[in-house]
Amino acid sequence: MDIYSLSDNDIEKELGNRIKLLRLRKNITQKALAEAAALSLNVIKSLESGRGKLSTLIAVLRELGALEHLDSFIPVTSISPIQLAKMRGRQRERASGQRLKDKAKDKVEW
Amino acid sequence: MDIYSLSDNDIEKELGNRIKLLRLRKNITQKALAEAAALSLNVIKSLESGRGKLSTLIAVLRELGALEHLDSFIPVTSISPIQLAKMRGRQRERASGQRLKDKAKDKVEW
DNA sequence: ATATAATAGTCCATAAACAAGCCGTTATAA
DNA sequence: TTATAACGGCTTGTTTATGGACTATTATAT
Repeated sequence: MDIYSLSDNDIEKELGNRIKLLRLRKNITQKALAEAAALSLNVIKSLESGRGKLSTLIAVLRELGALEHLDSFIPVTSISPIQLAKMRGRQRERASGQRLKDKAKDKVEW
Repeated sequence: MDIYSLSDNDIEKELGNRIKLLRLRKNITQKALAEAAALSLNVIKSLESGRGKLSTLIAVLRELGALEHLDSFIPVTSISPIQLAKMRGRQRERASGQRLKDKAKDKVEW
């Protein structure tokens, strides 16, 4: 199963389902979870159906004791040797665009 | 480093930073990423500063080719034997609360 | 060194998430 | 089997994210 074959919507739903499973595994009610995370019951319902803010997800994962999963979520990947060569050793702070300066000027002048 | 020692806010910022690093590693501009993900430039800026919706995160990760990490996120772990014993073999659909029925009635009657 | 594109920061209007509450259904403890 | 608490779905008003635009700063290609 390739995750890229799923729609954004399907991924959101699956995410919500897994959070719900996590909660049920701990036998915690939505109401109790909401209170523990200082959120409304509505937000818990929404999150388990796949909608919500990042801050909500984090607060809920903390209460469910599942924050460690966030680490594998967006890992700090190492830089490939090829990339290292392209950048002259230092970390890039901006992406490089294309310089049209002279090309554009030439076009205009002609 | 324990992730639980970080505040929700710090975690959001770290998440945004990692997304930015992911983008720069691919040498993609915020503008190009926004267009590819069918989002506004504003949203990319916000996401990289740690704010935003879940749907935004998913759309961006897709464009950055980082969706696979979601698979390891909140894995569907197997149920522990203890839990299996508590629930009589089947998957719990609701968390169990406390039944106050008779207790409460007694209290009222006295 | 210089020009310019990438980015952070701000604004405004609109859309969506949020908080609080209510109702109908149903899993489940008794 | 039955009573009840958990839950999904809805409504209303508030808060926050989003889209689009503009400005100032600065990394970086030339």
